[in-house]
Formats: sequence, C-alpha cells, structure tokens
Amino acid sequence: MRSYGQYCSVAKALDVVGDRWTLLIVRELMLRGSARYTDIREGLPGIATNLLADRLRELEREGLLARRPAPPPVAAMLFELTDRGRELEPVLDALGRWGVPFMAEGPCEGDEFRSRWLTWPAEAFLADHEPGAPPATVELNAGGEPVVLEISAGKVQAVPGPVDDPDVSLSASPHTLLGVLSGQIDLATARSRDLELHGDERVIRRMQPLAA
Amino acid sequence: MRSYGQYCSVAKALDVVGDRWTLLIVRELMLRGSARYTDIREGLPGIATNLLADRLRELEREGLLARRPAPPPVAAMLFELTDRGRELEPVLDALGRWGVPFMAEGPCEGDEFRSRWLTWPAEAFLADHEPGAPPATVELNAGGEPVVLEISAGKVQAVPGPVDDPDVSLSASPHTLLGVLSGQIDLATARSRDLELHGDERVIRRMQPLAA
DNA sequence: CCGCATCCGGGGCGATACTG
DNA sequence: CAGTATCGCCCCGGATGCGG
Repeated sequence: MRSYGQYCSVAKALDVVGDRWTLLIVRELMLRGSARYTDIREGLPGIATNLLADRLRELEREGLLARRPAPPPVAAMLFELTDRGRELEPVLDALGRWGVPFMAEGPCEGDEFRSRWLTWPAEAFLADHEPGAPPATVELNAGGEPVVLEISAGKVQAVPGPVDDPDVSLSASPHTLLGVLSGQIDLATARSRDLELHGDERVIRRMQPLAA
Repeated sequence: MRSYGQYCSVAKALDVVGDRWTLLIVRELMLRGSARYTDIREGLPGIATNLLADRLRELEREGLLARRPAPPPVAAMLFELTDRGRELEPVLDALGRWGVPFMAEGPCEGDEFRSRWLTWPAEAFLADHEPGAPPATVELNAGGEPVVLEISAGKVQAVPGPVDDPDVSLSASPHTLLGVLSGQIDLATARSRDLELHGDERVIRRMQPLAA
C-alpha cells in the first residue's frame, strides 16, 4: 500500500495493515493458529486468489507472518502469525467489538458466515456471573464447525473447535444465536424460530447479559 | 467501500471504516474535538480534497460524524464525531500503540508531522511513577502547536494545546523527543542533538519508563 | 489438489484545476 | 472557505491457466 507519509503511529500502522483484506487475513490466522493457503482462502470468501498471495507475501516481508513446511507426511505449506503479528489482537478486538452492533440487524443478502467469527460478539456480550461456580462449556452450532464457550472464573472465552460433552449445546441460525447470546431474544421465542437446545439451560443464564 | 459480504463484526467494522483515509479522518476529529474542513485537511497532508469530501459524507451517512454551523460571528461548518464515532477510540488506541515501534526508526524521507500525533507514543511509553505526588504538566514542542502531558494520580494524559506555566518544557525534533520519552536517549545525549529543556527535570524521570 | 501467476475490465484513488 | 470537476493510473475483482 502506498504510505500515508505521516510520522504518526496510527498512520504507520495503517501503512502496514491498512490494505484491503489484510486485517481479515490476520483475523483468520489469529483464529486458526496456523493454516494452509487453501484453509485461509476458505475463511475469506470473496477474496481473489492473487490478492491473497500478494498479501501473504507482504505480511511475511513485514515480519507479521511466517511460513513453514508442514510436518513430513503432508506436502503443504503452513502459514502462521509471528509474535509481532499476534500483537494485532487488541486491534482486531477493538474493531470486532465496535462492529458488533452491525450484527444485530442480521446478515445482509448474500453475506457469508463462518462460526469462528462468533468469537467477538460472544465475548462482547457474555460474562460469567457466577465466578465461584465450576467451569462450564457451551457448544454453539451455526452451521459448519462449532464454537465452544468456556465459562470459568468470571470469564467467558470463545474458541473454535468441537468439545466433548458440553454442558449445553445450542444450534440455530447465526442471527438467532446472536439474539440469544445478547439476550435480545428469550429462549422460548428463539425455540419458536430455529433454535435447538440440549442440556442445562441454567448455564445460558449464567453468562447472559443482565436483563434490561 | 465495497462490502466484504461477511457476517462478521470485524468485517462489518471494516466495511464502514476500512476505506483509505477514513480512520485518519476519525483520528483528526478525535484529537481536535470539532474542526472545520480546512482544519481537518491541514491534519491530513496528502489527502485529495475530493476524497476528504467523499469520506466526510460517508461518515455522516453512517452516523459517525455530524456537521453543524459554527456559532454566529463566523460563517463556517463544523464537523465533529457523534457518540458512535467516538466509540472508535479503542480502535485508534490499539492501532496507535501497535504502530509505535515504527516510530523508533525516525521519520521516513518526506514524512509530514503534527505534534498532536505524539499522543499515542506518549501514552504508550509513559506512566506516573509517583501517584502520590501533586499533578504536573509537561509541554512538548516539536514544531507547530505544542502538546501537553498531564501527569496526575498515576496516569499520564496527552492533550493538544498550549498550557500556562508548565513544570517543564521540552523542545526538539519529533524523533529526539520520542527518544527522550521512550527512555532510549538520555537527556545529556538529547541535549547534544537538538533538545532544549526548561524547568524541572525530575518531572521527566517521574514519568519515563523504568530504565532497562 | 495446493499454491500460486497471468490477464483483463472497472472503479477507487491521487493530483490539479476550478467554482459559489 | 468548502467543496466540485476532471482525468490518468493503479489497485482490486474475477476468471483462467499451470507447475509441483
């Protein structure tokens, strides 16, 4: 990207990560840990393949990303963030939190969705209101790979991937799921739409935002 | 900007503020409170005037910015952020902090500079190590308008604008000033370059990062 | 199949000139 | 002062090709 030519840390940051798609690539690598070219692409519906290759090169040149060959059996390349790259987490967090209100309206026509992306809304809405209680896990299913909410010690963390024997499991469309997590839809209404719930409902209330 | 078409809060955020120049415009409005078109432009060296007009319209449409006529004597328009716009502060903070390391190398050839931009490096480096001591102020002068550091109750805040009777006043090139604030250059070395210091040196040590 | 490179059309961006 | 108008360029998007 063309430099802004300003001796300002915000401008310098945008010189590096201000290009279109760049921060979304960082998002995918942050959520996945390490990934192959094709996996990254799957998480970035709409990106042109040459742009992805360009950006990955750029990010590597800037020291935000490293590539290394996958362990022997497979002949593939793995991409992962460097420490400097992972330091962008506060940036993504801030952006993700700021963007949460846009999710309330539901997906726009044609919007793609991956359940990993629920991490920001989830962590923005939720908190553990019973810090003393034993840890609990919630499985979120909105199509594709599930996401797990780990509730313990006053915090709620969202991590991609399945889990064995969650305390409760929610399956619904992304929009309904967000409505439930944000407390804007109660469980009964959500069920009348497309929510399926299995397990202990009380775990939901433990982490939901306090009613308005 | 063309939407990323992803039902993800990070992507939705970037749909709105991911355009080139947009976050820098928000930066200027955040630092200035409210400003006229020409003032904003002065803080964005390099921007094309039609782009600035476009972006301001966009930001207004998105509800991040409002324009209102200036108080009677002057016939001018004032631009200022709405609450929703000011909520971007954590985003700018995160970006600004992440970008600070790029400032260490000094300005690139042709880089423009405004002293307000020192806010992020200043708040990133500094802390009040004598929370009990009475408040103090430091004037930073790097050309153009000065910036004031307000040190009190364990915190250091940087705000644009001059101040009456600061405890200490520093004048130097931006690069030297940053070196001093970050503790990478000691005062003697800085003085041998272009630093001029008036007032109580101890206030500097009160807020400087602890020596390595 | 994985990880690109190439080609091409369209639009966002940059610079300057101009105007109410 | 606060923008519009214009124009060239380059970045981006989409499709396809292609070597390992």
